[in-house]
Amino acid sequence: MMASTRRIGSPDAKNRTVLLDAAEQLMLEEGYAAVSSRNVARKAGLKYQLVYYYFRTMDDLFLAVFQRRAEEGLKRQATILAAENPLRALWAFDLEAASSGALTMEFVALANHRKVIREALVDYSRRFREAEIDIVRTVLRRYRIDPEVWPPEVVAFVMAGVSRTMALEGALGMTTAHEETLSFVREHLARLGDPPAETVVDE
Amino acid sequence: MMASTRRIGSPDAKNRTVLLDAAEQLMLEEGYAAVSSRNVARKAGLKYQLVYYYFRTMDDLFLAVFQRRAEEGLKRQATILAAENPLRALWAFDLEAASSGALTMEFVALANHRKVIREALVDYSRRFREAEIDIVRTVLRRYRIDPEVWPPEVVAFVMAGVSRTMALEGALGMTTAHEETLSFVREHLARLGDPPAETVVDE
DNA sequence: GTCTATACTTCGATAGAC
DNA sequence: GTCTATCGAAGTATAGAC
Repeated sequence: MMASTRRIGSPDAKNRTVLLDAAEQLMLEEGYAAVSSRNVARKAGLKYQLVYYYFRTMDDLFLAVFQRRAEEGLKRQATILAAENPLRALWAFDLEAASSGALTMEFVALANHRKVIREALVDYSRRFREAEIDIVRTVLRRYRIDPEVWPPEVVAFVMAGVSRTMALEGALGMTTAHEETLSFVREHLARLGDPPAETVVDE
Repeated sequence: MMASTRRIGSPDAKNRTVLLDAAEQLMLEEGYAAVSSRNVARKAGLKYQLVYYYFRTMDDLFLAVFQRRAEEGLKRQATILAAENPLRALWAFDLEAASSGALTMEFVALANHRKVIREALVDYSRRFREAEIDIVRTVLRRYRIDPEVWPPEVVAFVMAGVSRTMALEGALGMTTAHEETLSFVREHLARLGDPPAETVVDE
């Protein structure tokens, strides 16, 4: 497949960002199916042909929206270990990240039938999960918790699953058992308290 | 808004079921956006106008697909308490139900911008969760586990969140930390063993 | 970088004959 | 219950002038 010879707009152009913002907002408000070149452009106050000028195809537009968010997420995740109470920070981050995950859900649905999106999503999810496991591993070590009893992979997975499900349901207005689960986590995090003064810095 | 006077096909008609099946399969394979009257009919080997004859609108078609699955799910869920080891049965059921949850994800995405779908989804989710909590409550009682320590709401929510997330990710080909989490659950369920002979039948 | 013009496809929905 | 015929709206994408 030969690369198209069509012209393409600069990645730094202001209107490119305006289109990205419009696409993301539209996706959040009305779902991915509403993200057409015409709708995006209307929301951005631009002509719809500009979408093709800056992104060439709709797939590329979706991909660009995704990548922007993904990069930001990984970057923020990387700062967590520096927090005073990293376990609580991680939980808070998961909850928050998951709720911008109404957007993630749209990408999941998109991924079901757009190959390029699926690949990007899986790649990102893997990296995100791996990093999360590393964080949990480090934190559990600080708390002197036996990793044989509480494998970091399991803890990280459960945290991700619980927070994501909560955000997903919450966005729809379904909150049964949410309050109880939130209290439970809050209470148990409190019981753990702050980690004992840094004892393991061997890496 | 006056009800349309258009004719509508019988709920028992064979072709109605054929269309429902086609719609469901299409949704699973290519996402909800691929579910157009023309695509559905093509898959069913029928003319696309029949979709409108049997369902009047695409919303009604989506709703019918959803309701059919929902009813079946609730019915199967209701049989769980009768299992030999209900906790394990519940976990197995959750895992399995969640993996037809690639479909659920499509409905979630749909729900984002179709009001009638959202209402149906939320209603169903609530009933499903309530029933699941009841099951967990009964089972924990049999195991003589203190509900103050392990609130049934929390246990039910975490089970749902973990199983659903696993199915969702698995469907996309993302499996990081899945094996570890599955073993963990399996092992801990085994450690609990079979519930002590029925001691609480007071309801 | 933005515009007009254009080509082609697919969509949801309806009317009315058979 | 199924068909043909038809509507208008909206979609992706491209070519080429300004």
